[in-house]
Amino acid sequence: MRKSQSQTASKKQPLTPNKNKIKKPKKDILNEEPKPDLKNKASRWTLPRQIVFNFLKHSSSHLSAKEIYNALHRSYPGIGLATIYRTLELLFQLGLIRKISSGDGQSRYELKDQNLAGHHHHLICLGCGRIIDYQDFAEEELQLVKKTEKVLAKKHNFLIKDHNIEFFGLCEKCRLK
Amino acid sequence: MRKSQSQTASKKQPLTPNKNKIKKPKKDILNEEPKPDLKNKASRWTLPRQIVFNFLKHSSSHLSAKEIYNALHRSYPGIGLATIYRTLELLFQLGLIRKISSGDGQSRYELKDQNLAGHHHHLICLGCGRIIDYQDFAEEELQLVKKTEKVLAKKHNFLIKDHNIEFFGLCEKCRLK
DNA sequence: TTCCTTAATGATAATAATTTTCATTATCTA
DNA sequence: TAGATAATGAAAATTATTATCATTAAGGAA
Repeated sequence: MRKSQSQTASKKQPLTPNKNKIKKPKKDILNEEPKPDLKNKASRWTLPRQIVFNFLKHSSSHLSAKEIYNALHRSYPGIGLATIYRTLELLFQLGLIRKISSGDGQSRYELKDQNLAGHHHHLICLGCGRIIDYQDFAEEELQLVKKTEKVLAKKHNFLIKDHNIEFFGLCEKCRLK
Repeated sequence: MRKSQSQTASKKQPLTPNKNKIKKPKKDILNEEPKPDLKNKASRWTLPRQIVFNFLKHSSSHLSAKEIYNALHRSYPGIGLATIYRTLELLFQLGLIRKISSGDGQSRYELKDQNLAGHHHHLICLGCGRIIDYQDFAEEELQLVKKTEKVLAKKHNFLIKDHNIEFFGLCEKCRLK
């Protein structure tokens, strides 16, 4: 929730032009992969968006914006950090990724699971911030979640989109400190 | 995780002295209430700490540091924002309060429930950030949580301290936008 | 009680994640 | 292919949180 008052609306000096245009990769990534339904959150599915989305699909979980930026920067120096943030926000709005906060001051992102097989939640160490995925009791969880969702949706007139479960504690290393 | 390099270690100018000393309230709050066990996270249970803790005990949930600061500032102008943050961190370390992130860029805090009766979780609106407490299916949740905790603790050698469940969606107002 | 040691505090500066701004570029449609 | 405009990159702005440091207060000793 960072707002601005635009107190410097008067200055209109030209900015440094974009030096690093994004080079199109050999493979036509943009048209090779299926494009997600943008609903009306955006009007164009662009190369940077596809690249970020693709990266999330093929990398391990819980990445911060900065980490994604750094990882992509080698192959795509033309993609700016702001675009990473904007793309993550879009993917989040579209319900394609999940935003998690491990306790350090930054948000982390991961692809949403498409099926029960991949469905997981997190075990978070309060000492070092390590995040461990777990998948235990998924069926029982699903039962309880469905039931709860139904009640909450009706009682509070909510349209429920997702849920999250997490456990906090100390990992082996941090217990001994 | 904001670190500093202390690149200005050379300057040793005196700062403005504390103008607003904290006035002791009429009632001896500090000795009236039971003091929490500080474990070894701190060595003194002070008046500002008691005031913040007391405030959390008697106010509605999900408050940010700034909100707590503003609310207390009327009665206790001597308490600085930094102390609010430090106290919240201490209370969190002691396991007395819970830290939640509603999606806007700030952390929010609430007293931990002492008993099953007060045990609740959150329904969070992705549109406006509103947080609604719910208490449904607490017993079934407890069963599942206990079972999961046991498995996770053993499997990952974790000391589990707490858990969190949350549902995300759109509230009535935000659905219609 | 008064003194002494040192943890805690308030004010402020510093840090860093995220947003905003704006000229430029890329995408899409006609 | 041209025109309209959404998206982007770079940099500046914003803001939550943390660090710094002189001062104050808590708690024990005398």
